[in-house]
Amino acid sequence: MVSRPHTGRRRNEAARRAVLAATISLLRRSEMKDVTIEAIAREARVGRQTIYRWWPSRAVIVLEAAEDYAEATVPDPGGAATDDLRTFLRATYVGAASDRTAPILRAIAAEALVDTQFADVLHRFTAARRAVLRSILQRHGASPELSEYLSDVTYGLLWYRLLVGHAALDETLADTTAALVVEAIEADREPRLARMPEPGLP
Amino acid sequence: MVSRPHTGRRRNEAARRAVLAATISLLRRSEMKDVTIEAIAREARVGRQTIYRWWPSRAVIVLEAAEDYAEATVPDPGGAATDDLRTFLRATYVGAASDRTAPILRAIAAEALVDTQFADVLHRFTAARRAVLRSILQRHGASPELSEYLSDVTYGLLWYRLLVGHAALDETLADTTAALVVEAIEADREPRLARMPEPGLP
Amino acid sequence: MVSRPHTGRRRNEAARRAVLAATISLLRRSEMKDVTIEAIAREARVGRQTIYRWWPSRAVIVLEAAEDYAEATVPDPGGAATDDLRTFLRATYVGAASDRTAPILRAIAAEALVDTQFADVLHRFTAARRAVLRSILQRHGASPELSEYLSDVTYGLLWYRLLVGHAALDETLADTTAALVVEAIEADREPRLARMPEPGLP
Amino acid sequence: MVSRPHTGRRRNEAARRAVLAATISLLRRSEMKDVTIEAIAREARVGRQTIYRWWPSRAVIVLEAAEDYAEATVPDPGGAATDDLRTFLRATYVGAASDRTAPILRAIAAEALVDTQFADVLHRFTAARRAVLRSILQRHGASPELSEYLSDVTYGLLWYRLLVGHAALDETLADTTAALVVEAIEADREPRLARMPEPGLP
DNA sequence: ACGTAACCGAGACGGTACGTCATGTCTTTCC
DNA sequence: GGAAAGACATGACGTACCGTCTCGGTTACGT
Repeated sequence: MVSRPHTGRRRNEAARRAVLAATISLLRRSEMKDVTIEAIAREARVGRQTIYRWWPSRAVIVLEAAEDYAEATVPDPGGAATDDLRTFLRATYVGAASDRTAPILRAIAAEALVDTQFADVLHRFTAARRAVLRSILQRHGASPELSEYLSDVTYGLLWYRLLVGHAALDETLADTTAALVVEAIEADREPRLARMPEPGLP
Repeated sequence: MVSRPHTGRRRNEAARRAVLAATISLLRRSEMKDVTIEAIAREARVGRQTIYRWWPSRAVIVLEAAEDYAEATVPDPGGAATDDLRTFLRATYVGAASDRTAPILRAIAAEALVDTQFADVLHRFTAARRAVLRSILQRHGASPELSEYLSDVTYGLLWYRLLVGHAALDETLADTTAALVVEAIEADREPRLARMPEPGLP
Repeated sequence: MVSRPHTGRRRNEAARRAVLAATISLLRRSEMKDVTIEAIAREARVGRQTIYRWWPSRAVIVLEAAEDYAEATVPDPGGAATDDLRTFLRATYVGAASDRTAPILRAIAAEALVDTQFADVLHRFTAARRAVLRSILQRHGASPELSEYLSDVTYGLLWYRLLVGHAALDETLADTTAALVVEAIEADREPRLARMPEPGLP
Repeated sequence: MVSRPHTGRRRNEAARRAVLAATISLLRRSEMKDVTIEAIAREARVGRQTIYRWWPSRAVIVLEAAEDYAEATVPDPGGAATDDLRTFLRATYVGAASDRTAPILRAIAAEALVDTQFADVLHRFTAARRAVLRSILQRHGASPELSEYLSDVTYGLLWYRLLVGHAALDETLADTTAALVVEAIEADREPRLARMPEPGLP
C-alpha cells in the first residue's frame, strides 16, 4: 500500500501572507512592544492559533517577515553591482536606513537582546550578510582574516547608527567606509611605517 | 517666604540600593524579558509601589543601576592611561565584554530599541563615551570630522559584537582596531594612492 | 440570513460552578471584606480573567451564588405549602436564620450598603421574594396595596433581626407575624370599631 | 510618687472636628466604599496618622461623626410629641429617611455587618430606640411582650426600606404602621375570631 | 526661659487587591 | 484537518488604600 502523501487541508498561503504583512505593517506603525501576537492576529484577521501553529515565536515571525520583505524589495542582492564595493555599501547603508527597513532591523535587534532563542536568529541573519561582504572584500584582495574583521567593522557602523540614531546612514558614510576598507587592505599588504609601540613602553 | 523644603519621611536609601542591586543581579542571571518590575521588587524585598514612586519605567531603573554600577567599578575613567589609544581600547572592549558589564549594556540597548523615550537615554549614554574617544583621537592627530567617524567605527564594532555575539571582544580586536584607526589618521593626512573611481564611470 | 450562533470554545460550566461554590464557601468562612475576587479565583482554582469575563462585579457573583444556593436548598419555592402563610413564614424565617444562609444574606446587605451598583442587586433579590409573598397574601384576601405593605413588614422584621441580631428568627416569630398579617387583612375588610367613624352610622 | 498627669501638646480639637465633618460630608456625597481613611484625611486636610492615633477604625469614626451630628441637630429627642404614636412614627420615619441622616444610618449598618466588634455598637444604638418606642406602646396598652414585638416590626420596616430603598419612608407609611400597631394591640386584648389552624394538621 | 513630651502635617515604607492585557493552550464549529 | 473564534489558567502591568513608620515643626506643660 502506498502511504498517503498528505491528508487534510493544506497550509493556507493567504493566511501566511496576511500574518507577515500585518507584522511588517505593525513594525512600521508601532513601537516593538506593541507588536504583540494578539495585535498581529487582529491586524491580519487571522486566528491566534494559526500563528502558533506555524511559527514558534514572535521573533521568528518578525524574521520571516523581514526576509520576505527583503526578498520582495531587494530583487538582486547578488548581482553584478556587488563587484563594486562602494556601490554595495551605498545600497546596504541607504537601504537599511530607509523608513521601510530600519524599524524591521531594529525590531530584530530588540528581540535578540531580550530573548535568547532569538539571538541566534539574529546570528544567522547577520552571518549571511557578512558572508556576502566577506566574499566581496576577498575579491578586493583582503585575506580571509582581514575580510572577517572588516565586515564586522562595516556592519558594526551600520548597526551602531541604527541603534543609537545619532547620525545618518547615507552614501557619504558608505563612501568613507569603502575608502577606509580599501586603505586597510592595502596597508595590510604593504605596511606604511613602523607600527605603534607596545603600551607602557617609551 | 520660602515654602518648607520637605515634610515627611525621607527616601530610604537602603531601598534604593536594594532595587538597583536586585536589577543588576537579575540582569546577570536572567534574560531581559524576565527582569520585570515584579521580579525586581521581589528580589529587592521592596514594595512594588516604592519602585513606581521613584522610577518612571523599567528602562530608567536599568539605566540608573548601570550608572551606579559603573561608578562603583570604574573608579578612574579619565586617567592617564587614556593617553594611549591602544590601552584605552583594550580596557573599553574587555570591560564591555565582561560577564558583569555586557548584560547591562545589552539591556540598555534592548530598552532603547523598544521604548522611544528611552532611546535618547542611550543616545546620551553613548555620546559621552564617543566624546572621550574623540578627544583621544584628536590628540593622535585626527581632524574633528575624522575623529567623529572613527569613534563611530570603534564603538560600532563593540556594540555589533555585543549585539550579535558571534565573535570575541578581546585585546587582539582592540589592537587591530587601534592599528586601523592610526592607519586611517595617517592616510587622511597623506593619501597613499589615487582614490577609488566613481561608481559607474569607466 | 441568521449569523453564526457561536464559534469557539464554550463556556466552562465547571469553572462557573467552582466560582459560585468558592464564593459561598468564602462567604461563610470569612468576613465580607475578605471575599475578594482574588480570593474567589484562588479558592476556585480559576483564572481571574475568567471571572472578569463572565461577571461584571463582585456583587453580581455574590448574587448569582446566593440565588444558585437558594435554588439548590429551597427546592420547592412555589409548591403547595406556600398556600399556607404560616408554613411559608416559618420556612422563610428559619431558613434565613440558619448558619448556612444568614452570613450570605448579611454579606449581600453589607455590600448593598457600601456599593451603589450592588444596591440594585439587592433590590432585585428582595423584589423577587416580596413578589412571592405578595401573591400569597393576595390569595389570603389582601388588596394589592395592603399586600405590598405587609410583605415589607414581614421581610422588614426578618432583615432587621438579621442585621441587629438582638433576637431570634424562629417559628414563634413566624407564627406571631402570620397572625399579625391575617389580623391586618381582616381589619382592612371589616374595621373592628369606629376607627374613623363612618358617616351616617350612629 | 504621683505619676505625671500629662506632658506635651494636647489633642487638637480642630483636627478632631475637621475629621468628623469631612466624614459626614463624604458620607453624603459619596458611596460608602469611597469614604476611605485616605479620603477623609485628604478632605479634612489632616495627616493620616492623626486619624490612626485617635480612632481605631473607620467604623468608629463614622459612629462618632454620627453621634456628633445627632447631638448637634436633634436637640430634643424626648419631647412631648412622643406621647402620640403617630407623631412619633412620622418624625422617626421622615427623620431617618432624610438625605442628611439616611447615609449615616446606612453607614453604621454597613460597618455592623462587616465588623464583629462594631455589631454591638449598632445593637446598643437600636436598643435605645426600641426602648423609647416600647414605652410608648405600653402607654398605649400593649403588653411588654407585644410591645417588644411591635417595636421590632416598626423599626424593621424602617431599616428594610433604608436598606433596600425600593419605597419611601414617609408620613403615610408612618400612619399606616401606627394603625397596624394599634390594631394589633386591640386584637391582642380581644381576639377577633378563631386563630389559624396549626400547619400540617387536617 | 527652657526642656521635654506629645501632637501635628506630610509623606515614604511593605503590602494586597484592583481591573486590564498578552501569553500559550485547548475546544468548538465551519469549510 | 486547517482555520477563525474564543474560553481557559497564568502572570505582569500600573493604581489606590491599607496600616506603620519617620520626619521637621509646634504647643504647652513643669521645672
